[in-house]
Amino acid sequence: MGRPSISVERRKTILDAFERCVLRLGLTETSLDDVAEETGLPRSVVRYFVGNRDDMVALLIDRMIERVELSVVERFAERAEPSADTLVTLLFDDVMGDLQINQIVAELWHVSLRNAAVGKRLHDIYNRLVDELAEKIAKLGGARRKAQCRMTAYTVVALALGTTNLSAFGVLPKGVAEARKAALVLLEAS
Amino acid sequence: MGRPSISVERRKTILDAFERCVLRLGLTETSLDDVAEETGLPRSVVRYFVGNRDDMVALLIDRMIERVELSVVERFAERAEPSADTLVTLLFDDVMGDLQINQIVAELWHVSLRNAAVGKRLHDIYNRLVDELAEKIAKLGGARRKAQCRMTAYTVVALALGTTNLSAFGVLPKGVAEARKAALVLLEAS
DNA sequence: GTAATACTTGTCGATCTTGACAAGATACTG
DNA sequence: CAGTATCTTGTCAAGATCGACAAGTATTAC
Repeated sequence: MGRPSISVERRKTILDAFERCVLRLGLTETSLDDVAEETGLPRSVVRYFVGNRDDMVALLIDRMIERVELSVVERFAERAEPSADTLVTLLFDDVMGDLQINQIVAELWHVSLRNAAVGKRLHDIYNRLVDELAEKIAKLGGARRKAQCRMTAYTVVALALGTTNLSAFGVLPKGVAEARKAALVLLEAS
Repeated sequence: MGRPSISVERRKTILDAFERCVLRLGLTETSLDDVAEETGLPRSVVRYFVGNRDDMVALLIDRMIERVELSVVERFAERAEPSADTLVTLLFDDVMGDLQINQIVAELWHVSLRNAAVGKRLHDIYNRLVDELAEKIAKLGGARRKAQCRMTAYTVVALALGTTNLSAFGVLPKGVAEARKAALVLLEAS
């Protein structure tokens, strides 16, 4: 056995730097040089540990998707039969509350419009989110059909997404209390 | 007077080609060469008529903003006191119904996250949309305060935006009937 | 025809970005 | 220490993109 590998930590360091660059510059606009400078390492080292640029992007996507998926699944698994109120908090605060993750997901979204592989993975996440939400909606009480729950879930996710986007963009005034109330109305009207 | 200028048509030709490239490649990913190839003209000609790349982007933005603004203002001006139902159609079909425009606006949105000038202009459009909508909501009847109308308008726009995004992304199933019903509910519950 | 304005073509160099690789340094095992 | 796997450094070449500009052509007014 030769020298002990530090590739795991190195990759983490590099991907962390990559994320910071993505937040600052955007995904397609960050070069290997940018990442290298952000880490303080020479570009050759970056290339050695994460491969070429496509490989690096793939690694970042893996990490982001894992993170988001974990967040979605865990949050929803924690509560067996949440109230409508709790569902709203779950969606607006826990899942969509992290500005940093949101921004990077937005970058991935943008990439996914012209990259089927990335698109499919993002697609899966949102479907997963809708599934989980629909399931909880079904347990809210009231006589709802499964299909109906799913449509309501779609709508509420769309509302949360639109609110988040407008908010990140700065169009929405501070706070999103109104959108939450609206989500509640939709949940109860379904 | 020397040779008659064809710069107006030329610019139109070039910007049309630019739009097609943006739809295909994304805004930050389209080069002057791409646009030139799309028009069939040499790059030098493109540069001669639209200036440098930043100038070209600025021209595109001008055109898009003008187009969207006109669409928003005109659609709303056409109807003095629309019903809630009409408002939903106005928002979902007329304003947000054009897939091509939506995609380019999405590109501008992406650019605007790191370009304050572009951001401000997009910002203005959305505020304009919210203003118009709020005004019409106030005329729906029922005792609403102005501030309340505005918040409802924000929420409905967020819903429409989220729905449009999810739809363009392919997460939403065909049609957005459910989101429209939801928008109606929100309008009437306000 | 001449001058003036507008357009067209082609080419150059600067910069950025990436991929590839050689050559060396490091740390562990036996 | 020898051997080996791992890491580090530096450099080169290829390609893309862009800005700049010189030199030429076209069309109009007078």
